[in-house]
Amino acid sequence: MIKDRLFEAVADALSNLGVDSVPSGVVVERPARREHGDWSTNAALVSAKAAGRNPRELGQALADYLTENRPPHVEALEIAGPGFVNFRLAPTWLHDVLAQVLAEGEADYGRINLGDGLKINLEFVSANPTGPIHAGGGRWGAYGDSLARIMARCGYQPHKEFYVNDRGRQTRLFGASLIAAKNGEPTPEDGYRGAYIDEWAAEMPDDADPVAWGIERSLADAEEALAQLNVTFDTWSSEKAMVDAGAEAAVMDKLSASGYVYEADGATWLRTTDFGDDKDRVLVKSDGDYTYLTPDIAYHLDKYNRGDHLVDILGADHHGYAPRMRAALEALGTGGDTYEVIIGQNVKLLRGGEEVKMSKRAGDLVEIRDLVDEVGADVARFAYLLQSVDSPQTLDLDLLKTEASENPVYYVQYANARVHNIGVEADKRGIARQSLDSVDLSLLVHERELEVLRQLSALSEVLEFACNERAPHHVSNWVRELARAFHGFYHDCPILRDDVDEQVRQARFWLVEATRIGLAIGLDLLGVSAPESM
RNA sequence: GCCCCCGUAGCUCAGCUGGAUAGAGCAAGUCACUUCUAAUGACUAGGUCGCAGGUUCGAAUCCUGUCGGGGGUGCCA
Repeated sequence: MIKDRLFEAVADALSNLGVDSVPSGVVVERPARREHGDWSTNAALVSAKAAGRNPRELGQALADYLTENRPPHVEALEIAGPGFVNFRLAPTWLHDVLAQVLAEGEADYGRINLGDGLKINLEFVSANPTGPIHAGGGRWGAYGDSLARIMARCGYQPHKEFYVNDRGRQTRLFGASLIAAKNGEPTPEDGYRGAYIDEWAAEMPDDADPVAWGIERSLADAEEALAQLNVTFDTWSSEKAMVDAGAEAAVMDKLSASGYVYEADGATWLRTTDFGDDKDRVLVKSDGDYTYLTPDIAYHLDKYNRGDHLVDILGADHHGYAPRMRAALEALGTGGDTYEVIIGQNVKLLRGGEEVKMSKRAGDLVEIRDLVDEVGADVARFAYLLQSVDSPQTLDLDLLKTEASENPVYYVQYANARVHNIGVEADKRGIARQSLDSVDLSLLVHERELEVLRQLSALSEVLEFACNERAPHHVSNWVRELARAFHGFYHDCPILRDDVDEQVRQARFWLVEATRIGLAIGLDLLGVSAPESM
């Protein structure tokens, strides 16, 4: 990649100027403003102190050296601002990018090897199987699934997992609520209400075990609703199956052996405060039952059988959970850097300008299914992935629905539709496309053409950042930028018109094909479809 | 009380591992279809980056304090 070549050249220049080891903060990056060139480096600013020189003076020396020993494609160098060295490149560097996109294609372009095959276990959604998944849970579904896709393209082996809490008090309450509804009796105290309880109770056979049947019904509903959003899991892990196999006693043995377990007030505690938790946690209640924490610890140990590195994606309402699980894993001699918790902020839904309060037990919720039915899977998924999970998200249902034509996802999909229409129209007019080796890509010099290529050139950097930062929204933004560049190109650079030079037309065909590849990759990472016509 | 997240344009949000003149979409205004889909493009307007200090050659970005919003703080899960 050009960026690496430039970095090597900068490092070489620095060593020739007496800076032996390149300081860690030195980077080659794309300037925020195009006027500042194609690439720039802060090398002079960062190295100035160590070199005992003034940044601008060092920058000038750097620019002079690099002008003498010019890296490939570099046309001009200049020093600017406090001491940035800016590189201006010939368009040929972008023609190389185009050739690379076309050679590597949808399967491989932008692929990088950050992970080296490291197995990452991603757990997300994991909503209790006591009812439909609400629209808030859809955010974790879209996020976790896209993060897995991004990780896979960055050389990791992600494994997507849904933990099913199919035993315990909540499931019993849920079963009792179903049977009560079926028999026309009042909902038990702390039970579940809502239209879905009545509907499901009506479906339930007379001889069914309400708890088991209800869990099955919930899971089938969750799987189907998530699949509508294009979210799937590799493993659905049953807490009940794990506990039935004796996981609680087994993990208690390990915890006891760790030396961090003690008895107090008739209960058995884990000294999680030794690992930064703000209070110790109960493992076995004074009535002899295990708390939820004990099987959860067992489950996390089990996940290490399917991953070298664990990621839990939790809503902000569960953020207090992270320190105790981290502490428990460390007490067992694991966890540490291999246990990662991502806290996502919650989703708020607006309808008619009013916030829709969501509570599963009160039966007052907007299901994922409702959201998908109302606005469509692509709109919903793209909306979820448009912003950072660190930010609370407000989804205005009316806006997503009634202003659908203004929705960003259509902007991107429309670009893809235009791409395909060019092919369709070319066929209609009998305009043949020539093979790549007989086409001169260097004819692509229009600013609009170069801008498309610049966007394409950024994919692997965007992917690396999105993966390391666990931030799929950077991919959403990239795909919008690519679509924007393409729309601009489409507007200003005709292809099929009679007055277009045949050689230029052929080069443009390949630029369109590269755009198709870029859009396909980006939309696939987001789990959004790429329609060929709209 | 303590802990976590957020506060950037009228609205929804990027930017936050310190860098050059703080960006995008929507909404508002102007312009461009005899042309490969105008679900598009070009342009205008819109900002004390909540507030106050501090560190730095340089702060939306880091630190401290403070105000506002959300979430958490069970021998519930």
